[in-house]
Amino acid sequence: MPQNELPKTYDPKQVEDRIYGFWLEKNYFHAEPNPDKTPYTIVIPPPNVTDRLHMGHAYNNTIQDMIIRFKKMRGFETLWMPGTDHAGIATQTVMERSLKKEGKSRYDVGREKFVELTWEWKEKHGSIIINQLKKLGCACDWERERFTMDEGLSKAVELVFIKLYDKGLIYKGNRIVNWDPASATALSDDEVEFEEVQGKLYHIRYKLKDSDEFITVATTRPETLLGDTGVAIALDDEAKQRLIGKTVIIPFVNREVTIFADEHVDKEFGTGFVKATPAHDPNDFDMGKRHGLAQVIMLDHDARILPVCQVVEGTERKDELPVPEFLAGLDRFEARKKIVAALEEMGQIEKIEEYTHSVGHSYRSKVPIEPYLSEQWFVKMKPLAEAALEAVTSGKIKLYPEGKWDRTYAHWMTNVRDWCISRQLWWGHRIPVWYNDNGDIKVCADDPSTPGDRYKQDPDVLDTWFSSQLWPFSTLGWPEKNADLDYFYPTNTLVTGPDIIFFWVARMIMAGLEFMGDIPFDSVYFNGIIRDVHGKKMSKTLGNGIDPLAMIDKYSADAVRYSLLALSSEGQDINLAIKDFEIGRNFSNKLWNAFRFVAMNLEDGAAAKANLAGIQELREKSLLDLADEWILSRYSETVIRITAAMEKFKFHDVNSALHSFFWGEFCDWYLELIKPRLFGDDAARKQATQATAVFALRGLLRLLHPIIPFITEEIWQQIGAEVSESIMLTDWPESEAVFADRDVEARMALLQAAIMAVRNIRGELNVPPQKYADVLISGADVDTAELLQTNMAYFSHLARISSVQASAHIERPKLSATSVVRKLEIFMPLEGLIDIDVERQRLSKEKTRLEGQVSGLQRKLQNKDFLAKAPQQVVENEQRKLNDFKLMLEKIEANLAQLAG
RNA sequence: GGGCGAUUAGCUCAGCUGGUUCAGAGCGCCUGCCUUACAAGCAGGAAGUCACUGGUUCGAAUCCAGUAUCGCCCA
Repeated sequence: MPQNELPKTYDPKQVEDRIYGFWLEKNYFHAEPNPDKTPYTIVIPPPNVTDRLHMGHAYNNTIQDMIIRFKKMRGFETLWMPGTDHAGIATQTVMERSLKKEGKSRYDVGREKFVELTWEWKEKHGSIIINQLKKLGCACDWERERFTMDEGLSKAVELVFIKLYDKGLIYKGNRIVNWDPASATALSDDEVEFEEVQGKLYHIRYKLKDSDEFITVATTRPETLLGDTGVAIALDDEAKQRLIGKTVIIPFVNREVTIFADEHVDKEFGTGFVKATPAHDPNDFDMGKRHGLAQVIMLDHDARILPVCQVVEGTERKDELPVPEFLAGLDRFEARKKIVAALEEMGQIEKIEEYTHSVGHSYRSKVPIEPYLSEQWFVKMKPLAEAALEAVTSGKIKLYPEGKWDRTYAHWMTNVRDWCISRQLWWGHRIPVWYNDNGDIKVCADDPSTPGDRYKQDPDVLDTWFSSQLWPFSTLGWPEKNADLDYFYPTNTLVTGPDIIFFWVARMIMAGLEFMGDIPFDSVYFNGIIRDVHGKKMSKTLGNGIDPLAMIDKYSADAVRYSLLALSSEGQDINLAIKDFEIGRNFSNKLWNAFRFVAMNLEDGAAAKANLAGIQELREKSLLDLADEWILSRYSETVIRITAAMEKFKFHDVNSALHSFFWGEFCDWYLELIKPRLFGDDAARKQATQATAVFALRGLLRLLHPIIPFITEEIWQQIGAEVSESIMLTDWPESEAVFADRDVEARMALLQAAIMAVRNIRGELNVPPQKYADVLISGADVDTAELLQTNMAYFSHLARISSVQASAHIERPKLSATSVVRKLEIFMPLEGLIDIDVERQRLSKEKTRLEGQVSGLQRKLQNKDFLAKAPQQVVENEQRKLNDFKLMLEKIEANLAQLAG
């Protein structure tokens, strides 16, 4: 190995694509049913085919990749199933936009051609996000990549529709739905986002028939008065009771409607009169049902005023109520202005108040939802929800972070409403329902027409989530029975954002239980949302997003992954700045340099001993130093800690354990402690140290691999190749965690404390680095004195000390700086270097600290209740602490006194 | 209106089952260092009434209740 040629700075650009190509070429990501192994499966939350990778994807997929790589190393047959969904609205919008550039609409090209063009578009651009996931390092089984509109998955959708229909769980109904006028389609309740909007409350006078009297209704949506079919008051509104049954004239359309009382009306709200528009408001729809009101539709599919309003009778719509010409064809908001202006002119506006209220918006197009009466397909949810709720409450499926989402999930499941699944789109799974001219309906996948009996298919397509809910099993080949499905289903973990808990997670659970008879996964980890520095959600419109690919380009994929992990805590949102990626870049560079150091000091033969048996042998031969034993102990504890944290999805713990072990212990202490030996001439000890360093480094690489796969593979191939050609094929180092040794750690901790005390003196007193001092340590028993003496070399290197003399009693030399470490007193004679004032300040500060500790503990130990009720062990511990602090305080005080004198 | 979460150092956040020399990390800041792995680094340092009020307890950043502010979800 020409290690001297290793660059000082790690260059990921030379590494990441090459390594990913290597993994692909070796086919390491591919999974097959293997009876010798336990399967471990994750299905990717399929990104939308039109999507580009954003930071949320990067974070979510990093977590999945970490889990998959970790589980693979732990010996599971791991499958990470990738793919995309067809995103009905989003994709259709993209296509319509591109047609528009050619001056065409989808109606110009026709349905068949439009769908054909969309497929072409998908083939061309649909894999962009997939390739971006590769940049991130994702170990997905790309051979199995699926798309929700693949043939097999489409068969699954048809079958599910038919089964639910046959069971009576799918029905067609004429109901108020959430209409997205921008996409001209119905949406489900979950696809509506409510936003506070600064609007107005209009007080409008309606004339009473055969009277000069007016009543005043209050509404936020005056334009809907064209569809009014009644006026309601509250049941308990005594002042208005006399008006019940009276007739009111609707302005412009001059329709006569009746005043009635209904439970829904709050007499305190507005004027106490509510206009009822059953075809354009969900509450009014319900009121209308209760009071037999007519349903008048006054908007078209694009939310423009109809020239002739339609009266709904059953499933029929009759054009019979013309509206004034000046309104016909206007957009709903334009119409609002015109209507208000006209009413004002007529003197029928009493007043207009500012009014803030919550308005539903389409989560896709962001335009305000129009409640709209129309005929749609629905799924009855109650019967499916019960089992799905039970799966979580019983613990069969665990939601992580623990306890955070269970109540939300339960609330939705118990209050679930029927799911509107039909969409007035062309791109998607077409509803497998067929109609003939006699009004007969057939529900089947293929055209049931016979020469004498022609059927036409329902024009609508299904909600994209209708196919996504089948993802955990449709991707494995269902409804075909096969070995993959048997082996990999149920899957194990789902990692997703909490924003789609209802859209997707809940529905997958329902579908899994209904069609597979088993849960789709046993754990769901909800990762937090990535926000900008100010805590705002990243969005295209705000322009506050950070492009993960730009960050990968600038800092490397490993750096992006590591940084996101470092910033994350259990399911908490992350506030992210570009600068944060330096965390990962710096970490990678540190790792690279630690490797470089180990490699540069590695001699032939040493690496061959860097395995469990080899290290144990060196240990038995007493060739290991305290530092070696210590790092092995720390390594063992780290392996155990990280393994446990990974299993519990405590990724913050994983990160902090790795960081403190690698940076704080391996680099800051171990690599420094071994330098004297590495540069020394005891060949056997030198080799033992080299072997230990390589052993610990190889372990570290494996612990780090799930997080930063590229650099760990790159280094592994240079320092671990004799073990395995790829780090991906190595075992998770559980079996190596056998070196924990409390005694070793205690001895090392004492050395560290002594070294830090000396460093503190040097730093505070500004002792120049060139100046090596002698150190005297008093208060050392025989063992301690030997420990300090034996490890003199550590002092000289880490604290710049030329000699250490330690024994039970050493007279304090004149003009020395002092420090108290537990029972030890450290003297550092620094004639001519000590500034008495600075030293006095140092000691005074320590004195104050100790006095605080002592008085606190004394108070505690004088408390009779504490002595009586606290566990004996705690009392003893506090007593010991008090004694220790008192002794330290005495020494500090003595030293201070001597300085004064 | 209901539910959930947050509030700890200048900033971003850890801190489990109440007691470990418990008040921590990273960034930023101050001082000194190009010490033969790394200046993307090393050593040292300053910095917090753990939002507020009460309660439980021998003991509370930690458990409970209430208040305030912020955020998210649902109606």
